[in-house]
Amino acid sequence: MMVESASETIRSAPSGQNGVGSLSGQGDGGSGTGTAGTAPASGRDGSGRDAASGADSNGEMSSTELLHFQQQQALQVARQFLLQQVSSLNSPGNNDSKQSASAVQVPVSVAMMSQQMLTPQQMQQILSPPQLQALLQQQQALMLQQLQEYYKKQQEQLHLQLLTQQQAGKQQPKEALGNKQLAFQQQLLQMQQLQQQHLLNLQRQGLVSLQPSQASGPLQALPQAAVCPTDLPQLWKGEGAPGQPAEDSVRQEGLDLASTAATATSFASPPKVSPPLSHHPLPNGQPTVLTSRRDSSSHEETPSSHPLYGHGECKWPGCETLCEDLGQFIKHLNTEHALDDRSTAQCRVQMQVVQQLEIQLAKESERLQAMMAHLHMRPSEPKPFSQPVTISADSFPDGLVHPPTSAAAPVTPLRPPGLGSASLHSGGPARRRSSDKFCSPISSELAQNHEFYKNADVRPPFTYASLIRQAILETPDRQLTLNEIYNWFTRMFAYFRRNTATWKNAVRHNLSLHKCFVRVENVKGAVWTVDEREYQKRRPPKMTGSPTLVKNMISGLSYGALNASYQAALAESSFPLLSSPGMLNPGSASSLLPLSQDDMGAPGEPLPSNGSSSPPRLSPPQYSHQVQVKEEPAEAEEDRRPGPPLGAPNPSTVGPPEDRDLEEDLPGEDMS
DNA sequence: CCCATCTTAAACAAAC
DNA sequence: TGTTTGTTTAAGATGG
Repeated sequence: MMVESASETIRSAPSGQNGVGSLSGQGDGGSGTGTAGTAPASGRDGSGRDAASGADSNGEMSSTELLHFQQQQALQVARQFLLQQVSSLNSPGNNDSKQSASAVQVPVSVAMMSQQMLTPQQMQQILSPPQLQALLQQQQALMLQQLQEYYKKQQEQLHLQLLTQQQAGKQQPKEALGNKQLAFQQQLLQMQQLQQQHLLNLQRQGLVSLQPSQASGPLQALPQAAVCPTDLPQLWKGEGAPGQPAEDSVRQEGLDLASTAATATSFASPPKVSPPLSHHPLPNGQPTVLTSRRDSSSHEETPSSHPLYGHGECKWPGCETLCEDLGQFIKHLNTEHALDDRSTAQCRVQMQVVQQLEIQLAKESERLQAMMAHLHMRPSEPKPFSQPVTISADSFPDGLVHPPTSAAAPVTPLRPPGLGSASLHSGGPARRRSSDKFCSPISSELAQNHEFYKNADVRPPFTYASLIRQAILETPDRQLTLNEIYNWFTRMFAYFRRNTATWKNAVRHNLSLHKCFVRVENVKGAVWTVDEREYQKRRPPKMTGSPTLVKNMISGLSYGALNASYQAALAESSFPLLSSPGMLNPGSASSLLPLSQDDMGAPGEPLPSNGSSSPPRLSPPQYSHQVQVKEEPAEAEEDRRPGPPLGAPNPSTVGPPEDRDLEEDLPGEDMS
């Protein structure tokens, strides 16, 4: 089936780390780097190298440059336009522009975020929040570096162009020249400004230790452009091109989500930014990406072409004039886009676009930082809950994550190109009961990340059984009809908004299969309840070792892959994600998820009473009921339905009442 | 290698 | 009749 390549992705997940494996099982993700995959152990390194080598087709790629790829994607488009414009202004054939272009492989940022090689789900499942966090951090650092370089290059480029321009200017009307120069200078300034800004932001967050070497520039204040992110699309207008709907849509989804989080909306706008990337799994993980980009990119590789010419048409913003060949195009360029007010104005607009993108990049970076800082908790955050989650969760963060982080960091830069959006859906089966077993209490996990799961098309790391149970326990009555369960799934997890037939079947299957789910005839029909005792019964077997598991995973996976996947995940959801087990976010959904006990029962926890056998569950009063239930199998629970305790369970989660809520009315009914 | 757990698929039957 | 709800069986993946 689809698997093949997908499975490879995970490939690296060699033996042990299979937790991840689940992913592979599914076949989804494979980022495809088949080759890389092959290399087991240090897969990453290999891939990293490969990437590098691959990249260098253009020239030598240093690790930093690789990083560029990731990061710069976001800016890539904008930059490209700028370059193109500049070059076009100078003269179509201008080599400088080309050179620079090739030299600076395109970067990205937005894309990076949106892009994914590994399925987010995989990522998520594979990595524990802390791990992800670590990766993120690492990524961030890399990004910074890249950014710096990028800016630098950008500046150089501009200078160069300026010079060229001056020379050329002799032949042109002074005014025009003036405009151009002005524009360039302006651009330059903006660049610097942005750079500075960006660095400051990052530094401010403490994640980065870079020194704003060049940033020191004078400019600082400049108020930013007035262009509203949302305007971008218009500015680009035709530019956006007929892009691929599919991808876009996908991406958009993620973006939208992001927007909810905060700023992000703007992201969605730039039409082509991300789409182009990836999709081409390169064998070595090498960034074909760059090249793959559709039109615009073309020029990079083919010197013969013109940056503003692609796919037989003029790429000048807003112009889609068809040109048979380069010659015709050049003619067109010289006539239609000569140095005049209009062109200059368009150039300015383009600059603004770039600026906006950069701003956006900065914002996103900042957000990322904040997220990382938040998740990392190590710095400041006192973890609220420390104990509960403890063991398993906490343990990894430091131990596991870090190590890899540093080491891997450099190498990984690239993400396996391939998956891009596709990955999202694949979602496969990453079942990974791990979490289940992992001990992380589903409830707390959920509580912490419910927002994430709600919006990100990421498969939750819980088994169907635990999810069903969670759904049921969240209701005051502790009972739900099948349909309500379905609704809960779709409401709580974006992932379950797809492939309904599949997971619904699984839900039904689980309900029937597990003794812990008891069907109770109700007036209105039948409802499902949970027999805690039964449920707990089966938990014991779980495992233990999260730490090891994780460790394996990490070692097994190539960092690059991780990174990529992580990013992917991030991108996709572009918002808050993963939580670190260690900390519970008080605010978050805690209220929603009433129970956690069971989870707590998980292995490690040193809860008061209990051992694994007798689930430790709740210590807190609140739960008492449920837990106690054990006395009587199924029905017991029902009795207790203390209605109020958890009170409004769902509400919080979902603002909108949604269909399913109807059931609230469910009368108590009785069961047994 | 064996066993247990999970996930998917799918066939069926009964109820709506 | 078509859909939903439940049950079962089977197979494959994972992991201990």
